[in-house]
Amino acid sequence: MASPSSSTTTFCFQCEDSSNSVTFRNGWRLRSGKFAQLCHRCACGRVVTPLFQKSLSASDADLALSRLVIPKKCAEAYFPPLSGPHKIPINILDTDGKEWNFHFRFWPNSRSKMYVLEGLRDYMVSKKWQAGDVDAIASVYASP
DNA sequence: CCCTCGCATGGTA
DNA sequence: ATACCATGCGAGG
Repeated sequence: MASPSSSTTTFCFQCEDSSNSVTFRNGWRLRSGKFAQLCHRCACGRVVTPLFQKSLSASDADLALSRLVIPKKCAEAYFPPLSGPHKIPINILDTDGKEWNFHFRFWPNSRSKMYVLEGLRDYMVSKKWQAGDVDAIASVYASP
């Protein structure tokens, strides 16, 4: 998992209002055994907790695939609802507060769905993803 | 060919 | 049993 940064810009999941650059005390806080971080986008004062983290499978770490399987419960709880099996653009924050643009979709599965983030190539290279690593998605919000 | 896409399958919890 | 998800695998480009 990425190490906490002390000079990041972070947005919380609910804050859609743009570029109100309010300076909070910077830095990470430990809460419920997981890293959390103050929202820096607006004055809401919310604490952003990583939405999920997972141990990367060999497939998750495969550069040729460059996509990440999202645990279903997390996908349905925190990601935008999907009206069909089409990918939608989505922004996510990594645990350093850096923003990335991916695509979110599901695959129809036998009587269910599998959720994936696609287009992770640059991210995977940047994070040096390896199978067995644990990485976390800090926040996610739909593109405007 | 070889790669990507879109699911299907099957191991595992 | 039943659901989830890691990966297999065929079709299409």
